[in-house]
Amino acid sequence: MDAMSGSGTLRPFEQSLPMALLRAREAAMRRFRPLLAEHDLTEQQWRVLRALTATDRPVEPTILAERTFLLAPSLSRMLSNLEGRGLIRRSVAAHDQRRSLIELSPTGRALVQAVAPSSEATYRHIEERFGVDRLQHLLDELHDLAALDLGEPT
Amino acid sequence: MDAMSGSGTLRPFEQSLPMALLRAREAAMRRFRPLLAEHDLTEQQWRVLRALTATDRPVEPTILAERTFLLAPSLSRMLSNLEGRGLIRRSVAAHDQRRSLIELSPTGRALVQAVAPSSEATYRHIEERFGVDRLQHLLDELHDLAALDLGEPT
DNA sequence: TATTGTTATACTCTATAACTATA
DNA sequence: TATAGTTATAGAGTATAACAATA
Repeated sequence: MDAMSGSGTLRPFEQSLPMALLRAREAAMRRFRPLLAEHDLTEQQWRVLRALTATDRPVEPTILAERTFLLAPSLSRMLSNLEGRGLIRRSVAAHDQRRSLIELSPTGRALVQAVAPSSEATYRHIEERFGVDRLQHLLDELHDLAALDLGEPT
Repeated sequence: MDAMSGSGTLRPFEQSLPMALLRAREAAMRRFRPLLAEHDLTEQQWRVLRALTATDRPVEPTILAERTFLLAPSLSRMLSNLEGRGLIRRSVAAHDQRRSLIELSPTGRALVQAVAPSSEATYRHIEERFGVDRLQHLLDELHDLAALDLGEPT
């Protein structure tokens, strides 16, 4: 019973799917993080701005939390921060006073646009070295994998 | 210049590689996290134990930090914690008194083995629904992507 | 002098529970 | 009563700098 195979056939570290996903993500983000830091944005804050860019309709916090994989309390504080910095706007839904609606402000949109070229440069870099079709196929596979309902936690 | 295409051709949120990687990782981890919590382990602590399982030789903290994508100060505090719980052992390298050597204790190894079956169950679940060959190909592609030197942060 | 690892500090995010206000 | 969102609280990780011990 050695270290490599003794743990009830636990896969080798190199073959771990979560680690492979994390490693690939780190490789893709390494260049990008310093740029976010220059704009005083955390990775999570960027995800929120990025999610808001994806739609031209205001989004409710609950939906935003799902799309960005953030917990509601984390998002709530982040929205206060982003609103204080003038990057987003909040309004109250007309049909239900409990619901908020979040959207990018022009300043927020400008910030995303300022950061976007560097993001695109990284993509071009990946596409050149990895291949456009190969990257597209990888994205499709990742999408399919995530769509598998692996079941709720027991 | 609308919200979808106005940001200097920023890719749609759905096509974002870091988001796709995060989404897939969340899908794979969702089942697993509660099990870690039952054993009072964070995701990062699990990565450390998991990395130590992958080798039967003691590992220096610097190497461990690289492999687990943790910063040295974070790892340093975690190692104190894990040592206090009797899950790892530390020793000093004979040839260089500055260097530490970290390895799993028998208790730590037993803990990994206790958690492993659930990890394997998730893999079997994925393999059944996604396909063994398809999963292997995905892992290979992720490995190649991470190996691309996308350059140091500017 | 350079390197390994730890400690100090401030901030952010995670996670759960409790609370407010609407419905 | 149930739901949307916020606030409270405790803990862990991120990030940078400063430090001790060793090389």
